[in-house]
Order: sequence, then C-alpha cells, then structure tokens
Amino acid sequence: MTESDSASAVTPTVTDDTPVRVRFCPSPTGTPHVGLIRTALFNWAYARHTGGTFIFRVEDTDAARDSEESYHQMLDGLKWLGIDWDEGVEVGGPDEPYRQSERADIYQEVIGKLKAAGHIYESYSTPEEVEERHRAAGRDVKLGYDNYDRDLTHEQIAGFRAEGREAVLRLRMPDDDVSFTDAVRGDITFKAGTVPDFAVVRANGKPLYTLVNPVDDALMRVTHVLRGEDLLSSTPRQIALYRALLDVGVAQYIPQFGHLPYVMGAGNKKLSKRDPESNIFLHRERGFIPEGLLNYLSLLGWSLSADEDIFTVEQLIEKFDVHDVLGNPARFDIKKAEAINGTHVRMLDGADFRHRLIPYLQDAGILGEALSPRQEEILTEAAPLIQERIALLGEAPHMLSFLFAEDEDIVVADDALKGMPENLTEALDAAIAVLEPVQLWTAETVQEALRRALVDELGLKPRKAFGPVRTAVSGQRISPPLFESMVILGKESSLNRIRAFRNASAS
RNA sequence: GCCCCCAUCGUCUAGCGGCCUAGGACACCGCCCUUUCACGGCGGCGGCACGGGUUCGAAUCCCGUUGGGGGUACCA
Repeated sequence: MTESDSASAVTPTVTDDTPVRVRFCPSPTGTPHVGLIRTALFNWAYARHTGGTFIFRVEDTDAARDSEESYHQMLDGLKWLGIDWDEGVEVGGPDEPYRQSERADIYQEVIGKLKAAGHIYESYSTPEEVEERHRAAGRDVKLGYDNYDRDLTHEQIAGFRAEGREAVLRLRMPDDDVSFTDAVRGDITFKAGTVPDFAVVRANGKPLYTLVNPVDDALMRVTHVLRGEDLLSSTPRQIALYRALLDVGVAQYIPQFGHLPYVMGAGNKKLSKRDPESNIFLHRERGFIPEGLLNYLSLLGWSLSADEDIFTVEQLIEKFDVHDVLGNPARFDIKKAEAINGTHVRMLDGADFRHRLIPYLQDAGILGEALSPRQEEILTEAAPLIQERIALLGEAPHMLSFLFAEDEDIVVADDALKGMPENLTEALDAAIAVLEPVQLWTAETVQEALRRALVDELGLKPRKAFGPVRTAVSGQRISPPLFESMVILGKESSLNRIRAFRNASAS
C-alpha cells in the first residue's frame, strides 16, 4: 500500500455509492448571469440524473454587495427555467436556515471548535507589514501572506492586543501537496508551500466565504461541489479546511470537486456581468423560451450525443453526467442560441405557442390586460402563421400588430415601398376591382382572384404582383402569409386598407 | 514572478490508439421549394496550435514550446 492509499483510507471520501447531494449557492450580487445559471443547471441535472438531492443555498455574507433584489432575481430565474430544488430557501429542509446571513451562530460554534483544536490562529499582520517583510527579505511582494503569525507566543499576542490590534483568523495549511480528482479535469495537484495560510474570519469577527462555503457544504453533507473554474485555485484551501472540519467532527467526508468551464463572451474574456448577453432576463424579454435556453446552455461544455443538438430537458436529465463535461471554456454564441430556441418554438404544441405569445403582445401594447373575443379569434388564427417564422417570441408583436390594428392606423414602412411595380395604382385598382365581387372570402379564393387580375391580366410577375397588396394590408415588406392574413382581417378591412394605400400612392 | 487550468472547422462540439482521406450543429455561400419572410431539402466552404517522443499505427498516450484563461484579498 502506498502512502496516498493509506491517506485516502483514513480520509472519508465520497464514493460512487454515496447518494448524490449537490448544491447551487450564488452570492446575490447582481442579475443572474448565464454562466451562473449554467452552473445551477448542471448541478440540478446531475441531481436529477442520479436521483440525488439538489440544494439551493444563498451565500449572502457580503453585506456591502449583496441585495434582496438580486436574491429575488435568483429565485425568479431558476423558477422560470424550471430548475427546482429539494432543500433550500423557500422550501426548507433538514439544515435550515439556507441563507448564510442567518447562520451566524452556527459559524461561531464551528470557529470555536477549529480554534480549540489549533487549526486556526490569530493573525495580526497588516497587508503592509507582510509586504514589507517580503521586500526586506528580497522576495516577491506578490507572494501573499507569509505565515508570519503562525507561532506567535502568548506574550506577542498580548502585545498586539495591547496596541489595540484586531486579529483575522487564518487556517494553518498542511505542509504537503494537496491533490484531488476533479470530476471534470482529472487529477490535480497543488504543490506544498504554494498556498499560504488564508483568512477565514474577518477582524470584525464575521466569517468569510472561505470558511462558510465549506462549512455549509459539510453540514449539508454535499457530495459533489460543482462550480465555476474561477474557484479551482481555492480548492486546496477548501480541502485543507475540510480536513480540519473532519478532525473536529463537523464534516463527515470530503466531497468530490468538479470545476465547470467558463462561459466566454466576445474575444477571450469571460462573459461579463455588464455584457447584455449575460443577462438571462434580457433573453427572456427577447423571447427565449425555457426549453430553448436550457438546451443551449447545456451545450456549453457538454453534449448529448455526436449528432443531436436539439433535446428536451428529459433527455438532458437522462444523459447528463458531470464526468462528461469538457474542461475548455465555451463561447456564448447568441446566433446559435436563437437558432436552437427557434427549433424549440416550432416544437411547441400550437395552443401552447399561442398562449405564450400573449405576454409579449401585451408588453408591446398590442393587447391589453384582457382579450376581447375578436382578439382571441385573431390570435388563434394568426399564431400558426408565425410559429415557424420566428426564433424568439419577441418577434411576434412586430409580425402580428397589423392584424390587431384599426385600418386607419396602418402606417406603411419605408422599406415596404421598395420593389413596387411601375403601375402601382393600376395594380391596386385591379386588385380592388377583382376582390370586391368575391363572395366566399378564403385564402384560396383571394389568391385566385388576385392571381387572375395581377398575374394573368396585368402580366406582373408573382414576385411583383402581391407586394403592393402586402404593403397595403400590413404596412410591412415582410408579413405572415398574405392571403391567410387577409382572411383573418376579413373582406371589408382588407379592401379598406388596399383603397387607402391606393389613394395615398396616387397623390 | 509563482501556482493552477485549457488547446479539434469562425463558434459549440463528436472523437477516449486502428471504424477518421476527422462526424454533427450554428454561422456563411450556392441551388431547390415559394406570394414576402421564414421553415424544409440538397450541396459547398472550413479544423486536429507547434515540436519531440511512445507505438506496427496517434486528433487520441507522454514531454516540451507557444498561445489563451484564472488565482495569488479581512470579494465570492
């Protein structure tokens, strides 16, 4: 048996048989970012895939940056996407409370135990003093803390206190290499001596993330810590703390770690919180549906199979394993995200699609709070016309507004005037003349009448022939299928619009 | 500086020693379908960062180089 074997034999770890407990623990400091949501998604998917437990904890230990608004946005974002949790804020669980701002007593108790066992010690050095010592010794000042206060005598401590100094508490790092097997990246080793003793409690007595995150993971018996790559370099510190927690009986085992790749923005930069593409609510406003965004986000570092990019959340759950996640950073490609969303929009059941359109039409001011029977009717008939024409629900208002507008409110867009035939007035007159006697007003009869008048008799190419009518009826160069739209509007309204456009273009 | 991570088409990825003259998707470019725009169909463009090993055989394993990213806080 080698030395590392014996070490792992005495260090309780998570095995494949340990029931999975994963968590999502954002710090509520802003609007939910797509990278953050991707982390939540992978944790959730892994829990659902393994039949494990998904915990939602809030790490609000930084009073200066945390906000209640951000906390509510986190809840809103997850709920919108259908990411639910088994234990945590709002739903409760065996390890309440789930907001760290409410767990101060728990941390104080743990701090007491760690202190009593000698794992953490008081450190009185100021950053300036540390830097000065490095300089004096000819070392690089960027080395960080120099472990100076590790073995202070009682006299020295008494002296610092007499000066009125307050100490931060630091964890004593082990003197050997720290190794672990990352679920995403494989074996990783941090060489001994490269990680200095780090602060776990502020001078004001408030614990830091470096303490509360592992402590809560330990207390909540988290088995797999799946988080962003930005936390990879803090893992040796966490493992060191875990060993201390094991020693004082707070932890039962050391979890497995898995560091998910970054979600990048344009260039080679991590997608910034300021970047609009990172804001999931902006995507929602533009008309991403949960199915589409979830699908796209899953593809950032993971894939379902060699040749399927489109899948449902059920398929994701069935196949997702964190060990299959790639270690390399992924760029957020809004074009591909939209294309995938469009595919999911088309997959929607017709009635469902129609229903999901309503809030977007309301936000655009096209529909009010309550829909009139006529509006309901228009929507029912028009929805199928655009379902395969849009990738984002937010495109619907622009495409449908003319159907809900009054005839006199149609405004002809500039680009809708392009490509009109030379004899525009003649063509419109012919269209009016041939449509007036139509009795049975269907897409077929309207098309047939217009084709006869404009293509057969006036000799216009189909491409040119229907353009004027489209512009007259919709005011747009692009619209849902013309004849179907005219049927929705009805004969009278359609003719009103063609006559109005005819008169406007003749003058 | 030191530590750690990453490296397949423009982008996301499949690939885990022979099925690869490298597959799919998005984007882009043609053509077809077509009343506009889409959808759909067909085709095209385009990649294993570089250099050494190991091996009968390497995109796949090892080492190095280069490039990119992150950390090095009394932030998370």
